[in-house]
Amino acid sequence: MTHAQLRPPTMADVARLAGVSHQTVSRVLGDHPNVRDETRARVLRAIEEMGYRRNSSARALATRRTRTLGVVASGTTLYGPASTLFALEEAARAEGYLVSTVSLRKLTVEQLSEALDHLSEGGVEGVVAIAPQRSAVEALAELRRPFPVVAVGTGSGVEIPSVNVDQHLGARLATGHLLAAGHRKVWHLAGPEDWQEAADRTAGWRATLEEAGVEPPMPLRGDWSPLSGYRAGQELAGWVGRGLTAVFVANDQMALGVLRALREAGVRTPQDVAVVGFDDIPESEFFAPPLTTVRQDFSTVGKRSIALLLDLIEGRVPSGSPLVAIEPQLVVRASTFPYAPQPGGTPD
Amino acid sequence: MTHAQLRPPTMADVARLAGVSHQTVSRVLGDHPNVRDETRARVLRAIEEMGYRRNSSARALATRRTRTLGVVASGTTLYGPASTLFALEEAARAEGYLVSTVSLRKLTVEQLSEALDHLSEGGVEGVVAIAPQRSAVEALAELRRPFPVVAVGTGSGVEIPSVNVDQHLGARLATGHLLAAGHRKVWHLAGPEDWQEAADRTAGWRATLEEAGVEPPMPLRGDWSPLSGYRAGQELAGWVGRGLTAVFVANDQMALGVLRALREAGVRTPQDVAVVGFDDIPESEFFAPPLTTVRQDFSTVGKRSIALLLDLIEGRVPSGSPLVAIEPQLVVRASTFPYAPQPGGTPD
DNA sequence: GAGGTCATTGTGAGCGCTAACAATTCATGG
DNA sequence: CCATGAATTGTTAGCGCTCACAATGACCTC
Repeated sequence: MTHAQLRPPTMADVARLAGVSHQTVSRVLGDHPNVRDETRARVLRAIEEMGYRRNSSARALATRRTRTLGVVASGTTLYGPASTLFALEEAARAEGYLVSTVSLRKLTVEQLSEALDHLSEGGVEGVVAIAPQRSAVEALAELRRPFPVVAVGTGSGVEIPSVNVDQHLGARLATGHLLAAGHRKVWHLAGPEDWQEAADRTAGWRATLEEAGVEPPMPLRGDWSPLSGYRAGQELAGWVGRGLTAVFVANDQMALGVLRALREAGVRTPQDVAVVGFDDIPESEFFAPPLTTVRQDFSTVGKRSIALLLDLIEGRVPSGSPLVAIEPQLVVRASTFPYAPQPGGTPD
Repeated sequence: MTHAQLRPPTMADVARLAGVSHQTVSRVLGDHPNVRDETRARVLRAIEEMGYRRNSSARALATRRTRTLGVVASGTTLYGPASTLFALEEAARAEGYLVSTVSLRKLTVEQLSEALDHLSEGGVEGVVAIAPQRSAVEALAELRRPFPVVAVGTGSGVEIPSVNVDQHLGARLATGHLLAAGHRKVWHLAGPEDWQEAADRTAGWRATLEEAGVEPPMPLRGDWSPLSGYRAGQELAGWVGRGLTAVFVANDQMALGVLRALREAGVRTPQDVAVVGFDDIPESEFFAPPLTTVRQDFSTVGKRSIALLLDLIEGRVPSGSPLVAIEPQLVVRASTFPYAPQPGGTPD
C-alpha cells in the first residue's frame, strides 16, 4: 500500500487512477466481455495498487442480491448436525454464497422465530433449517417469513420442502441385519418422542419385525445422550436370559452407554447381546466392541439442500423431486458378530 | 399479509401509510427517544400491516457497518472446533452480530487466503480464525487483510491477537495427576507436530516430568484420530512390563484408540496402565473404562474472542490482557483409578 | 408579547455500487 | 470516403437507508 487512507478506496478512486469511468471498473470486476485488454490491465493494476475491495453492501443494494444464506440449527456440537452444517457451508460456498449460522441450544418456537428474525436482519436470501423436532417444523411452517426455507431431517409429511436421509430404510437395514444373523427378536432403544428421525427409525424397526411375524417388544426411550443409553442399558441387562439377544439403538452415543451398562452387568457383546447403533460417528469403530451402525451421507444432504434452496430463491422449478430422500448404509462391525475386523478397513 | 407485492415495502411506503416522513420511521426503528408515543404507535402499526423489514444492505451502506463477523475454521465436525464455533456464534449474536462461517477441510495458506477473500466479499467487519496449526497462523499474519483478525488456539508468541486455553497447564494437571498417583514415569502420545496445542501439551508434560527429576521417554505421535491412537496403543502395549504404567494422550479420540489397543493386547486399564486424555468429549465418560481427561471451557473462549475482536473493530483498547489464556480443568474418572464413579456425577 | 428553550418532525444529501441507456471509437464494405 | 454496425466507454439515475441540519410548534421566562 502506497499510503494509508482514512476511508477505504471506492470504485471512483480506482477509476480516477486508471483514467477510466467507474463503470468500466465495475465491468472489469464483473468479468464483462466488452472491455479492451489494455484497459482491463490498467484497471487491474490500479485495483492492486490501491488495495481496492468492492463494497458488498453497495453492491447488494444495487443488485438486490446479498448472496448470503442462513442456517438455523441446534445441537451443533453433535456429530450429525455438525456434519450437516459443514456440508451445507461447503456446498453454498461452491455456489458463491456466504453462509450465516445461528446455533440454538433448544429448538423452541420462540428461539426459532428469533433466529429467523436475526437472519432476516442480516439480509439472507433463504434459510436451511436443521430442525429434526416435529414441533419446530410445524412452527416453521406457520411463521411469516420473507424468504424461502428448506428443512433438513424433518421427515416427510411436512408442508415445507425438505431433504432427508431415509431413516425408515436405515432402521430396516439395522433390524434386518440382526434378524438375518439369527436373532429371534430385536429390542429397541428409541430417541426422543418429538424427533421425526427417532419416530422414523422406530417405525422402520417395527415394520421389519412385523413383516417377519415377530411381535415388537415395548421400545425404551432415551434422549440421544450416552447417559440415557447407560440407564436404558441397565434396564436391558435385566432382560438378558429372558429372550433379549439383540438391540437396535437409535444412535451411536446412546449405544455407547448401552455397551457400558451391559459390560458392567457382566453381559458380553456380541456373544450374549448384539448391538446396532445409528450415525457412524468417528468413535464408533473404536468402541468396546466396535459398533455396527448405519451411516448417513451428510455431504449429499448438504448439496441437495443447497440446490433445492437456490432453486426456490431463483424461482426455478426444483430440479429434483420435491421431497429428497437419501439412502443410508449399513456398516457391520464386531458388536453384532463374534469377530473384530481390522480398524481402518471399514468400507467407505 | 393484506396483499402480495412485487417489491418488498420500503421505509417510504411505511411512512406514507403512517402519514409521517421516512426519517420518523427510521427513528422508531432505531429506538430514538424523541418520538411521540402516538406517532410511534402509528408507525409500528403501519410496519406490522405492511410486513415491513428494514433492508440490511441499504442500512449497511449508509452506516458503513455490516454487523457481520466471519469465522474461519477447520475440522468443524470434531468436538473442540464445533464447540468453539458454537460459543463464538452465541457470543456474537448476544452483541447483535451475525456470524458467517467458512469451514475448511485443510488449513493450507491458499485455502485460508481464499476463505478470507470470501468473507471479505461478504463484508465482514472482522474475523476469528480457529487456526491451531502453526503454519496457518504464520500465513495469517502475512496476509493483507482489510479487517482485524483474532486467532483462537494458536498459543502465545504469535503476532496476532489470540485467545487460548492454557494447554501447558492442562498437560501439567494431567501428568501431575499420574505422578501423584504413584506412577514413576508417564509416557506420552502427542498430537500432530504442526499444531501449537499439541506442542504446548507435550511441553507441559515434559516440564512436569523434568521437575520431578524424571527423564521423559520419547513421545509417540498421532494425528488426533482414534485410528492413530489405536496404532500407537499397539506399540505402547509392547512396553508394558518394561516400566510403562501410565500414558498421557493428547486428546480423547486418540485415547479411545489406545484403550482399545491395550484391551486387545490383554492389558488392563487402569490396573496395568493408567490413561489420561484431553478435551472431555461427551463420550469420554462412557469409554471402557471411563476416561480421566482435561476439560476446556469453550464457552469462555468464545466470549473472550468476540469481546477482543469487537474491541479491535471499534478501535477500543482491548479490555483484557492482549493475550488471553483460559484455565482448563482436570476431570478424574476410572481410567486412572481402580474404581468407577457413577455416571452423571461428573463435576461441572 | 418578544425571545428563548426544548421536543418533535421534516428535508436534502449522500453511502458506493449496478443497470440502462447514450456516446464515442473503430473496423468494414460498397 | 462515408454509411453501417459492432465494440468499447461514459453518463445518469436510482437501490433504501442514515446523518446532519432545518423547520415547526409548544411551552416557558421576564
